[in-house]
Parts: sequence; structure tokens; C-alpha cells
Amino acid sequence: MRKGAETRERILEIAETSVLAKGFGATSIEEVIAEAGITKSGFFYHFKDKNELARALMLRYVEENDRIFDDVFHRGRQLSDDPLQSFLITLKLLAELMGDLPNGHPGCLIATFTYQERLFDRSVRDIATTAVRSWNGRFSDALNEIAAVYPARKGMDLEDVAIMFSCVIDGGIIMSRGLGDPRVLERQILAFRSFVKMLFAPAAPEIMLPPTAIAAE
Amino acid sequence: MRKGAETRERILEIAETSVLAKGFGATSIEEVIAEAGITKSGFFYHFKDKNELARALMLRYVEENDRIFDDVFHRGRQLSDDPLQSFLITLKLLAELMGDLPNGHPGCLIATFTYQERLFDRSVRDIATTAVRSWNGRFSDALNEIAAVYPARKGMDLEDVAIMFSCVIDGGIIMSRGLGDPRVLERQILAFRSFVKMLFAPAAPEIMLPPTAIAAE
DNA sequence: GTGAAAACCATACCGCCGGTACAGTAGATT
DNA sequence: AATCTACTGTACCGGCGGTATGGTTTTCAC
Repeated sequence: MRKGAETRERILEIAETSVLAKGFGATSIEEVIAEAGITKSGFFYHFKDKNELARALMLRYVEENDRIFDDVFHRGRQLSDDPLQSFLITLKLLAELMGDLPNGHPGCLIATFTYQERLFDRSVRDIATTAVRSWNGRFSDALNEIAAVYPARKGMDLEDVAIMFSCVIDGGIIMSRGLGDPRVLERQILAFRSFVKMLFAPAAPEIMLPPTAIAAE
Repeated sequence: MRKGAETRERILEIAETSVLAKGFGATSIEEVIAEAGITKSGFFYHFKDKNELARALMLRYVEENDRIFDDVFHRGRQLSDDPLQSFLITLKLLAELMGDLPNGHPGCLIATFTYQERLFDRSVRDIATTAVRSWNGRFSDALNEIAAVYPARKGMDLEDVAIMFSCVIDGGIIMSRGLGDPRVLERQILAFRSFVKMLFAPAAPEIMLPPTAIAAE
């Protein structure tokens, strides 16, 4: 029982690394089981086919990410009562988190999967869509809370700004890899953070940095 | 000779569509040749192995993208002498271009390939890296030209802003697919455009829209 | 400690695919 | 007429996803 969960977890860990490096289609079960030290029968005991592996990978990734966002948003709210400061702190914490990864961000499973959608059935894609919507909703809520206190610049849809954050993260991961510089992602999140600051503090930036701000520079 | 180039092009077109939908590893040569109406021997006459197909796809994609950027930057410069207006027009043209695609953007080959790097040899990856650097350089140059005329906000590295545009495009493509809404990409480019406007026109937005601006709203 | 369920292993097999090899050919070019 | 281009046809190899089936060990509940 516990041992079964451990093996399952090990399979998922190995598979995720491979998927993020070669893609799902090029990730062979044989290779995964070789690294996990089990047999093919052992693999198919845990996952009835490759699609179920995909679904499990997706679920695992989404849950892990939810935990991270929960944590970082929670700490942001703890460190300031002001919604803007709170969000800026959250962004800084996230940037630090990304920057502290030794070999850069391992990659976003959602991104890989959207570029291989034809390989999965609807259930897998639905998990991804739901997760993305929920994360965007989180950012959107945070921005709307800020806008209720501070007047936002006109002509900017906050929903689009929320989605842009997801774009910057996924794009930042790709650019980090493509340019071979792991720090790009961290810098991108901080650049986005600066834009958020600009968005809500157009005229007098000094006013926007009350002494309650802790992590905000 | 001409016929050979035509067949080669047809193979590349079919392969690219498949790669963007299923990934490179899951794109089978058999499937490509079936759709192209040729035999396996015919395929290997044009490409000595799958890696050479990857390289050809990459080169083709990079060249096509270069042409698009050449065109859209050129038109931007034609429509205004002011570097800021010129860049804003370019961004708007690009957004329109993306929005006019009937089924949304087909996908960025660079993005797929960076998520499948282990499948390709160095030459393919080098093409991608060089291309990304050159595009970022383009945006960076444009931003620096603007900064020479308009004072940019402090605390923002223009290099990061340039890279962010690439992030927004690649991220926007992923989000468009993931959310099932092709218009997300267009909206993201326009949102980034608004940020650029904010970056260089902090105090008085009205001044930044002289009558010379044509496409700028 | 025993019995049952969980967590595997061993073996054999199918069909598809990437890739190689090699021989042949229709049509355009020179 | 000879040559080159752009293929077709056939045959083969090994690896992989996936199925099937039967056996074995480990773990846990009672």
C-alpha cells in the first residue's frame, strides 16, 4: 500500500523529467521502468496505459502548483494588509523561488501538453484548462482587489494583465531554456512586477510605497 | 529540380502541422509521407534522417518569422518618424496579424523544440538560440531608440522588457490554446503594447499621441 | 500466524515505426 | 544519347507501446 504509492510516485517523477526534456510522445515506458528499476508489468499495474500516466502527471503537477501559489499568496497577505503591497510581495517571493532553483525551472507541464494536445484525451486537456483558468482567476482576483483601492490606468483590462502573468511565466521558462540562462525567468517575473507597480502608481510612485511595505523595494 | 523543392516544401508543411499538434517525437514519418502521397524512400531522398527534418523545419520557421518581423517593423517605421509611435504601430500591426489568423496561431516551433531539446543535436538548438537572440535584439534596439528620445521609467531594464515581448508571444500562444480562445494572443500583444506606452509616457498620456500617429489608438 | 489483498515479476506476443540498404525507373536537362 | 533529378518498390532490423496470462512476494488486517 504505502510501498505502492512510493513506486507510483517514483514513476511519475522520472516520467515528468523525461517528458519535460523530450516530450510525452518521445518518452518511452521502457526507459522509465529501466530507471525506476521495475518491470513493464509493474508499470502497467499502476497505469493502465500511457494516457493514464499523462493524466496522473497532469494532476500531480497541478496540485503541486496549487500548493505553491497557496503558500506564496498566503505569505503575501500575511506581510501586508494593503492589496497592492501584498501582491507585489507575492510576486517577489515567486521570483525568488524561481531564481533559487539550481538548474532553472524544470519546465511547465501545461506548456508541453498544449503543444502535444493530439496525444491526450479530453480528460487530460480539461484538467489543464481548468487549472490555467483557476490560476488566472487567482491573479485576476488579486488585481481587482488592488483596483478597488487604487485607481488603475485606463485602457488596461485587468483580466488581460492577469493572463499576461501566466504568459510571462510560461514564456519566461521557454526563454530561460532557449537562451540558456536560468535567471531570465526570475528577471521576467520582476519585470512584470514593475509593470504592475506602474499600472497602479502612475503619477507619484513615492506614495505607493508606505512604510508597511516589507519586501517591496 | 522545381518539383523536388515543391515536394520538400509539402513535406515540411505537413510535418510542421503535425509537430505543433503532437510534438516532434510523436510525429511519425509514415504519417507524413502518407499525407504527402509519397513513399518512405522519397522522404529519405530529401532528408537523410529525422534530425535533418527537424533542422529544416527550424530553418524554415526562423526565416518565415524573420520575414514577418522585417515587414512589420518596416511598416512601423514608414508610418511614423517617432521611434515610440513607430514601435507602437508595429505592435498593433503584429496584434492584428495574430488576430486575423482564422484558427489562432498555429504555434511556435521554438517553443515546442525547447520542450524537446533532448531529441535534437546541437545544430538545431543553435539555430533556435540564435534566432531568439536576434529577435530579442530587434525589440531591444527599438526600445533603446525610444529611450533615447523619451525618458523611460526607472527600475526597468529595457533588455528585460524586450525579452518580455517574446515571453508574451510564446506565452500568449500557449494560453490561447490552453484556454481555447484564439483571441488571447492578440489581446496579450495589445496589453504589452499598453505597458510600453506606460513605460515611456508616465505622466501625461495625451502628449504621447500626436496627430502623426496613424494606427495608434 | 494466517489469509487475503496489494504489489509486483516473467514470458511471450502483436503491430507500428524509425531507419537502412539496394535496385529500379520516369521525366527533365544537357 | 547520356546524365541527373526525383522519386518508387521491396525487404529487412530492432525498439517500443500495448495486451495477455500466469506466477510470486510483500504487506496488512484480523
